[in-house]
Amino acid sequence: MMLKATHLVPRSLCLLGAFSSACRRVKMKAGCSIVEKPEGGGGYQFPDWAYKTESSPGSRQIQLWHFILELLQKEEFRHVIAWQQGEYGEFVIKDPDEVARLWGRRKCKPQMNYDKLSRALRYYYNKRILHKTKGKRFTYKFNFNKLVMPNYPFINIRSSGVVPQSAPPVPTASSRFHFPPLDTHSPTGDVQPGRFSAGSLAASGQESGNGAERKAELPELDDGSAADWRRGVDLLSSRSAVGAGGIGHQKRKPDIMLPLFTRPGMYPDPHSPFAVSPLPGRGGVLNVPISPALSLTPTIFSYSPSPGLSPFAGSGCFSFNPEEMKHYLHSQACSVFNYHLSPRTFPRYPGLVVPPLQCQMHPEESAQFSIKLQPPPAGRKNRERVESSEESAPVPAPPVAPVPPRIKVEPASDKDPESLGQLAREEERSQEEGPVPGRTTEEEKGTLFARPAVPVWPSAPVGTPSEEPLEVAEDSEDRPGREPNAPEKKEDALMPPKLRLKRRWNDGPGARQPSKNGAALWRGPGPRGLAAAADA
DNA sequence: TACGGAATTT
DNA sequence: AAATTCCGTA
Repeated sequence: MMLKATHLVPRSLCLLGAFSSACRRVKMKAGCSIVEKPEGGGGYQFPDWAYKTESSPGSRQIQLWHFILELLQKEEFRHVIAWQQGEYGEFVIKDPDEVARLWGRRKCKPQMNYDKLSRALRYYYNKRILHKTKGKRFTYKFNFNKLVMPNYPFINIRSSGVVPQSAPPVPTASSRFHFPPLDTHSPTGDVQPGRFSAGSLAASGQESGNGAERKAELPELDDGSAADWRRGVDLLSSRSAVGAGGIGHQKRKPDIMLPLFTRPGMYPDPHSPFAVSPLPGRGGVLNVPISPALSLTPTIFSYSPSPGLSPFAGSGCFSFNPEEMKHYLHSQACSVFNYHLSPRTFPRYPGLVVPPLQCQMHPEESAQFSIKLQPPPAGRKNRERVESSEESAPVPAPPVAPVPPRIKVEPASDKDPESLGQLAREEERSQEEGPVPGRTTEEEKGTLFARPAVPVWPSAPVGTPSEEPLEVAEDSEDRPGREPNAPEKKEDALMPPKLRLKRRWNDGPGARQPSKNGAALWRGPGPRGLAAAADA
């Protein structure tokens, strides 16, 4: 039917009746979902999961990234926040105060401001949901590229939009991921092997089968991001109801396939992560299931926290043929570098070695990118210091935290005063986007976050002749990858350092205190809390 | 402008 | 868990 509602707001939002006034633009739908209709032809739609706010395990309310996506999808907020042209998944907050205001309204936090909102966004860095585009004010980027690219190699994103290339009906292995619902809880550990059910794979048909070899490499996803993903998937499924199981419980919904976004009116913006297939009928091919949150890269092949579960344990469930795996890993590697992810994200695959394929990123390139490892406990202090030399600190891992070498790359140039000034000139009611025509940028950008290099899949089935992955720059060539120093010794880190640390600290209540870094020491515990309390 | 620690709140 | 609130530092 139609949905008239233009904005949907999660009902949760306005649940608080008292605040409802504050939350005005709400309209609710029964279920809560939202969807906006294309207004004026200009509306964009996102997959339902993007709107689903409720049911987030950890937080019952809408999450900021959901909200951001929501705004991004509405043309009426184009002057406030919009997809950055030229960069897939990148968006610019044109009016920080306004965005903050909107967010505050949504959360019924009148005191919200950009400073706070941005803090929340920064928390997403570690979750790999977002990263900051350096050098560009108020510009952030969702990480779905990782997801999309590596997982959907056959998809090419061209300036004109995402085009399902040859859209093989059965995508490659990557597309076979199903993100089974991990249990919502189990913060750590536990990954069920069943995650990638064979059944689903079957759906993909094709080669899945056989493989004697399939090493199921499924790493465990235990990362926070995984959770996000999972959540997204769950949401989707629940919404679509198709799902097999009941809605209520996603617990066992093994078969969630990647969602196909075939809804009409998908976001036309090429830069939108939700680009859709132009082809109505087969739109499904492209579906990038993205949960922006997804840090899939890391997630998929992430460390395995649960010792007990070997990545390969579930061989039965997930099938990858070695080659695919190889490619996959490789692309993961690319993503890691491109996104400054820690190599930790690579699982150790006993038999698998990630060959230095022709990934664009070559050593030199790698040098260029900063591998962002979690900073040592000392916190910011340390971080600065390292930069002097990019060095990869060969620091032997200390017992606790492997002190990963942190390579810092300076933003080559920043540019971009940005369009702030222009924001007003928006225009566009023309829906399809297009405002800001030429923001170019791309190439030049320092590339700190260069476009994600698209992993090269040598044998990629897809034919994609035409395109070039946007990202790839080719680069030079070659120095065989020598990963400088880091083979991986510290790969052992089972979890991101930061998280690890966090845990440690959190472990003991008392622990968190001082000790960590000097700065922290000074901070008295008291005042602030009291104040806050009082305030509240 | 950004980052991120710490304490609190939801 | 996911913010929110403060705030020092860069």
